[in-house]
Amino acid sequence: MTMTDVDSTFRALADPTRRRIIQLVASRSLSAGEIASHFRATRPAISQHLGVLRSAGLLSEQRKGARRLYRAEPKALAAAIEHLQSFWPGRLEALKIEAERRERQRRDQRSR
Amino acid sequence: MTMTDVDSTFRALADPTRRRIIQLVASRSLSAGEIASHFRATRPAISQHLGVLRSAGLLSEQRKGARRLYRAEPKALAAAIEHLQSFWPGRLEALKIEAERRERQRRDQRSR
DNA sequence: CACGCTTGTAAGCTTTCACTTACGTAAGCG
DNA sequence: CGCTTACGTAAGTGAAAGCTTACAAGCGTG
Repeated sequence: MTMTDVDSTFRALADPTRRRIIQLVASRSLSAGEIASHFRATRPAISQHLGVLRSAGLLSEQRKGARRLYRAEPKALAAAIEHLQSFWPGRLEALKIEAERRERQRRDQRSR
Repeated sequence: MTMTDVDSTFRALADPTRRRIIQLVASRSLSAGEIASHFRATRPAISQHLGVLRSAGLLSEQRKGARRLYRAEPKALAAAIEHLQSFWPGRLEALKIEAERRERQRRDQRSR
């Protein structure tokens, strides 16, 4: 069975630890050790997660001396999002907009 | 270990067969047997997939006599999308809009 | 160059996943 | 009421995932 990009992406996103890793390095790049320090799991375990995320294109790696800095790659995630949105052409957009409207409404009501 | 909604949703989306099932019943509801006929796997296998999708909230079930009609539940998927988008506040939206712009540009160029 | 960091990789183990066959159950029909 | 149709569920199996400990490799510094 072949292994498409979409497939590896969704498989990578299936693990909660990996999703948290993406969040960690979304706005700033961190070294493997710094990332690992945020979790209970051992460092090798995190290193394997980093490998999965990287080969799925969700993380970019930049070597800086002895360490490797990881940073999230938004394009891969955007691709996954678009893939999900393509399931219902148009309808999901509408749902999201409505949800935002409700959110705004609730917020306004609270701050009144 | 607890099992959050987000977790079950992403785990359900990890399987390619399940993603295809969602696409199948996105715009129309189908019976379990009709869904199964689209796949090589045996009917019980598909039935199990339907169970996973349903307990993740991605599918709704409506009993119609002896059969059960399944239909995709956009709200659950929209929640997953929003969760992904929350990783990079704002930035993913920008990426998507730019991708659409490029797409439009490419299409216009082709039809010239 | 030897030693200390920082990190990935190998090997092995346990759990989970997706699948199959066999069976149970409920609804329609003659 | 038997019988077929349309399903889900149980039990078992092979593969894959995720974790751990042990080890190897690269870089920087004294």
